[in-house]
Amino acid sequence: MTAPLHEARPSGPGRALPDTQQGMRRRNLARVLHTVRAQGPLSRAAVASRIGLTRAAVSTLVDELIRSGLLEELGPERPGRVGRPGSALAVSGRGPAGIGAEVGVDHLAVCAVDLRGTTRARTIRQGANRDRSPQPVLAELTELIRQVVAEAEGEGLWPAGLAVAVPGLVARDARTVVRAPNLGWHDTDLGILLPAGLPLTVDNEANFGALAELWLGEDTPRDFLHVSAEIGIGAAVVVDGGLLRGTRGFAGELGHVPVRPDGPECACGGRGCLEQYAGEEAVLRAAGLEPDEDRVGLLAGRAAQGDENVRRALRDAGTALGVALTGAVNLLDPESVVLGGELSGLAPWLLPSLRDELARRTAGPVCPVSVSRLGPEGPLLGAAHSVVRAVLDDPAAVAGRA
Amino acid sequence: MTAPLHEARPSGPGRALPDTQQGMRRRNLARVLHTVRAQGPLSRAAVASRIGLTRAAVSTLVDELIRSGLLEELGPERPGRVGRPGSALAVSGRGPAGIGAEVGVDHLAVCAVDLRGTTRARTIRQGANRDRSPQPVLAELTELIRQVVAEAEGEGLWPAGLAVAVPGLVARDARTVVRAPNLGWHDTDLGILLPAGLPLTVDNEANFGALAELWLGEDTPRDFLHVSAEIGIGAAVVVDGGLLRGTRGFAGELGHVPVRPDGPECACGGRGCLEQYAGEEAVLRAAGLEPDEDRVGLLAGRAAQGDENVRRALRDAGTALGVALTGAVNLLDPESVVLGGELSGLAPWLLPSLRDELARRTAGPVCPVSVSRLGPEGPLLGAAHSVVRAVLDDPAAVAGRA
DNA sequence: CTATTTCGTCATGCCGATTTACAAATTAGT
DNA sequence: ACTAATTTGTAAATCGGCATGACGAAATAG
Repeated sequence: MTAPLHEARPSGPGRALPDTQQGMRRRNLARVLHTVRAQGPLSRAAVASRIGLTRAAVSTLVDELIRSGLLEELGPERPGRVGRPGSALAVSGRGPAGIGAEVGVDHLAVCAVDLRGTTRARTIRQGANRDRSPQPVLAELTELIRQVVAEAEGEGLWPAGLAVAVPGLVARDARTVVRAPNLGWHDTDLGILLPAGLPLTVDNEANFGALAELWLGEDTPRDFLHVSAEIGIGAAVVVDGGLLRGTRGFAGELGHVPVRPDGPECACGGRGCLEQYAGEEAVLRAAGLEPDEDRVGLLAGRAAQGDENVRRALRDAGTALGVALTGAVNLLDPESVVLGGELSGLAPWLLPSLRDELARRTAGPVCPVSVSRLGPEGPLLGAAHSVVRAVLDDPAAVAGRA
Repeated sequence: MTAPLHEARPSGPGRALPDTQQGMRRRNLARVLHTVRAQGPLSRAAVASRIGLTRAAVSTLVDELIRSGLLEELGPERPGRVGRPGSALAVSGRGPAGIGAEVGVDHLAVCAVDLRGTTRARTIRQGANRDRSPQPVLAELTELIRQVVAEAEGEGLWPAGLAVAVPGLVARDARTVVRAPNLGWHDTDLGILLPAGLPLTVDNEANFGALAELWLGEDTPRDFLHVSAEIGIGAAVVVDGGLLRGTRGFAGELGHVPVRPDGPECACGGRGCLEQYAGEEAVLRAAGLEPDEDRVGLLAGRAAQGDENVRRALRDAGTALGVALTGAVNLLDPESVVLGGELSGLAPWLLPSLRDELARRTAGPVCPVSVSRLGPEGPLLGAAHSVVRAVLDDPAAVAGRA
């Protein structure tokens, strides 16, 4: 006999769909598809018992999903128990594909992921994009996209959407790059420079990295903090399986959390921001190195060779990260903190001091800090999977488009 | 042609209800009730056009809500336009009531709020509860609750639930007080010490204060940060109209965000936590005052008299709050920050330095900081209204209990 | 006084899930 | 082997809930 808690609860699968009978049907289609995808091959009866509908209802839902090419019938299950064996269902490997693309500072990458989560096609092209204007870069990217789409179509897939990860701030319209300092882009509408005909989503690299961790990491909780560093230091806040974006879409600016209120001045106007201690430029300066092309690789290499200046610089950066994360953890009480993106390569030298600092400042159980297995692959995979998730969340929306 | 964003989106009205026809009905009952409550007296036709159902459907929903005693027919509207005038509907003033209770350090309070949001009964009893054991305090509270319930029943209301605000950490079961340092309570299950027969929710004072601000404040956004100070400094994070609670339910511990990493030691194990600069004890010490009973009143009084020591202490506290809030704002990008609870009395002396610090450290538009109109009333009202909200969110659940 | 507009309600139909029944395919038991 | 029991998938009937269309009621406009 307990009244409900009023709490932030993002709707996972099944977003805001109208509360009518059609909406109900669409949500139930999504529930069936999600269940089959997540829990391996299942019979109709197994799905029914899991989502709380009757076998008859699930039967019609499954029929519709099969007709749409989203589910496949694998044939009769090998009978182990009494009773008639069920007919195994699995998500189709020849249905819609999510196309993910990444515009990096010195590479372009595109991949195609099917409903099962398998990467079915991919291309990477190295080459510095810093300070190239958007048009030629996006023309090159468009060409790569065409290649990957063609390859995917050769395997019987059809593209359901395109998601592009960029290293910069993206407006809430999910098309316009407001500011990407590493590329020198600002206020660029990617919608008019990329192949039309595909639903387009553009988002920050760090956000897609966090989503990849959420969807593909093993044992990743539904509430965590994902930290990644490009030139700036970004944190994505994941609450109950969804990204917290903030009113202006600028949530997660960990780089400008004050670490030492009287520290050196920062471009943001503040003093002693985390970026002054753990940003790439600051770490390179502290280590006595020149910025060059592959900055992270350089640091990791020197640290591995035992360069004490570099190691000290990274230790100090870890400590500063620890201070900033103490604040974030106290505020958000996440289940864990994950270091992703380029940071994962530096983790061996950052983690000890970071964990020390966090533990010292925490009463009670310490929030665990781990390193993403995905590494620099995260954003690209997150982008492609975001398209796949959109299909899983509302199968009826794409059913007609095969 | 834009794919959906993956974002944290808590479900406001209409919690997780099964995706069946009954669930749909229950959500639509809630939508009708919410609409009538929020938009004043409305005809059936007006409700129908607002929520996108037909007049016929709304008619049956309204009938059910009237039979349950949640809506009332006020009679024909005064005709101003052409056409037959509608029959005005309003939420009932003789239906269910939310009972809110507050256990303060030196007072107990109980109130009853009806569906319209009007406070229909209230009692306050002064008296120090610090270091009294839970049993006698809760026995006293139970007596006050009986009084208020009796008074409410005299006005034709019936109690739909009880929500209790306590100054301390509450477990996620919403019954057990884990730790309330100001009261000296720990691991106390309020469920067995309060009147049975009423659905019970226990929560932190600061959380209820934030919900009150969300529901009762004028122009309060759906994404904001609510800061309140008792002995500790708590912040409630409101995301899209719901509380962010954290995995362990400990989110919002603003008091232990590091402000100066090398500052004085704190009980939490860290150094230079915000509490060391802006906590009540710290401010009293900095002002050269002795802790006594009405600590906030003392500070406010001295500051109003022009005591320069007190004013300086409060200015410095505001600056420290500004540093900590800069971090929080960078991380969460809220639409605004609201100072509530006891802090509102000290706002005149805290705000200038707080705003200065926040503005100095922010590039671009500064997050606005305001003061709650509700003041120390917030938690009690929030508690009572949380029960009312639960009824509005699922009228069918209480329909049978009249 | 009539035409028009809007409101509330009723009869009907459609859609979607449940209920009930049944054939099919397997295991368990004699 | 043969029967009983169990489980699966589907078809037919039923129920719950909203939409549609038509109607009387109550107001304004001319």
